[in-house]
Amino acid sequence: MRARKSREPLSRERALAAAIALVDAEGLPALTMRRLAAELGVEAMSLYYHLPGKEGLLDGLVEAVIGEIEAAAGRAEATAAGGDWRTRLRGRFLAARAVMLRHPWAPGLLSSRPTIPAGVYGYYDGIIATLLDGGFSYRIAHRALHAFGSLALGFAQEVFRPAAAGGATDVEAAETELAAMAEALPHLTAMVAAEAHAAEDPTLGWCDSQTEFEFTLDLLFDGLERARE
Amino acid sequence: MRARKSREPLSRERALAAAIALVDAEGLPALTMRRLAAELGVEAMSLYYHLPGKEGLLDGLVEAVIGEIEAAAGRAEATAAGGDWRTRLRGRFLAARAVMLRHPWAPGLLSSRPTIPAGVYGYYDGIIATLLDGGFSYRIAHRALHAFGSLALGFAQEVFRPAAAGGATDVEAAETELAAMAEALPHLTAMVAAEAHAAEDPTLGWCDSQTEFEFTLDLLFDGLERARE
DNA sequence: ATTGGCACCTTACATCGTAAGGTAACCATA
DNA sequence: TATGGTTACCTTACGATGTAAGGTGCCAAT
Repeated sequence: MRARKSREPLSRERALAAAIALVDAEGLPALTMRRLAAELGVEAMSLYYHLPGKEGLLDGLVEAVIGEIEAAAGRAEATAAGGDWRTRLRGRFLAARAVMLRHPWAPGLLSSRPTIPAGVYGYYDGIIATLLDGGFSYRIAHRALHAFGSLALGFAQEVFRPAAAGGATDVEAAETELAAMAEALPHLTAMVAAEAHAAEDPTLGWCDSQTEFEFTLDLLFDGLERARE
Repeated sequence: MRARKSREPLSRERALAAAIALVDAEGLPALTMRRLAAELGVEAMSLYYHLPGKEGLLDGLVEAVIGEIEAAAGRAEATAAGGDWRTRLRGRFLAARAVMLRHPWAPGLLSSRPTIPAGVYGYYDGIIATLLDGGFSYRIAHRALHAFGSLALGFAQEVFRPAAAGGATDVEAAETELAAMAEALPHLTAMVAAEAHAAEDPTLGWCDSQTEFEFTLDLLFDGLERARE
C-alpha cells in the first residue's frame, strides 16, 4: 500500500528519537512498547525488528543521553582549553547538568540501569585526563571520581523527587501540618523558615538549584586542591 | 480449620518483615504480591487487608529502612556525645551505611520512590541540629544537607551497579577487550592499572569501598569547616 | 515466473497489580 | 441458643505489560 511506502521505514534511530520525545513529554512510565509503536504508526512487535527488546530500548536511551553529555562536555572543555583543571571540570559538569535538565528522566534511568553504559567510559577517561593534567596522582584522580559521583554526569543525587504540585485544598491542611511539624522537627522548620526558597526553581530533584550544585562542586574542588599535597 | 488458626494471623508487620526477608534474599524484582503472599502461606489478595497495595508495601519497606537508620544513627550519636560535629555526623553516616550494606536494595528503592518518606524528616532534623550545634548558620547547614546528598543516608550515589560476576569463559574475552580499551581509553586503563583494587570488596555499588566513602565525607567536612567563616 | 528475504502484522501467552464479590469463622447481642 | 455483623481470607476476573511464534505482503534478484 502506498501509505506504508510514504512514511520512512522505521529504524533504530527513528525509534530512539521517538522514544526520547515521548519520555521527554510524558515521563518514563509512558514508555511502553505498544505506546511507542503507536507513536510511530506501527504495531508493537514491529519494534523488535530494530530493537532487541525493552531493555535494549532503555539502553539506547541511556546511550543517547551519554552521547549528548559527551558532546556538550566536549564543547565546554574546548572553550575552556588552557584553563586550570577546576574550570575545565566545572564546565564539563555544568554542561552535563544542562543535558539532564533537558531530560529530567535521565538521572533516574541512569542510576537504575543494571549495566554500565559503554559511553561513560570515554567520558570518565576525559575527566581523568583533565585531573592528571592538573597534576593529580592516579590515586587522587580515582578518589575524585568517586567523590564526584553523579555530579560528573550532571545531577546531584537527590534522594527524593520534588513534591508534586498539590491541589488548592492542600493549603490549609499544609498549614496545620506545618504547625504539627514545627514541634516535632524544630531545627528543620527553623531552617526552612530561614532559608525560605524551597519554592523557587524546583528544577531537577528536591531543591536542587544551580547554586547548590555549584556549591557542592566547589566544596569538592577545594578539598581536592588541598588533597593534592 | 485448625491449621489456619495455628499460624498467627498475618498483619502489616508480618507482611513487611516477610517482604524484607524476601528482598534481602532475592532482590527487589522478586517482590511481587503473589510471591510475598506465597511466602506467608496465603493468597495474594489477602495482603490487601493489611496493606494498601504494592506502593504501600514499598513505602513500608522504605519506612522500615529509615527506621533502622534512625535507630543506628541515634546510637552512634549517643556514643559520640560531646564530640565535635564532624565525628558525630561521621558516626551517623557510617551507621546509616552499615544499614545499607545489610539491605543492598535500599539505595535503589529509596531513590526511586516518588514521595519522600516521613521518617527522613526526623533524621534530617537531627543532622541539622548537629550542624547548628557545631556553629553553622542555617544557610550553610542547608547547603551542607544538599552537599551530603545520599551520603547522609549511608550510600554514595554510585551511578551504576557493580558488574555481575561473569562466567569462567569471560576471562580471555575480557583480556582482549581490555587491550582494545587500552588504546581508546588510555587514562582510564592507566588509572585502573595503577589503582588495581577494583576487584577487592565490591560491596555496595561499583568500587564503593569504605575508604572512598570516608574520603568523600572528609572532603566535604573539611570544605564545610572552611566555609563556616 | 519463481524465489527469498525484509519489514511489518496477528495472535497468543505469562506475569503483574488489583477490583469485585464470595465465604467461613468469630463475637456480641437478643 | 439463634442472629446478624465484622473480620480475615479466598476465588475469579480484568486490563496492562513484555514478548515468543508464526503469518503476510512487497520487492529485488535470479
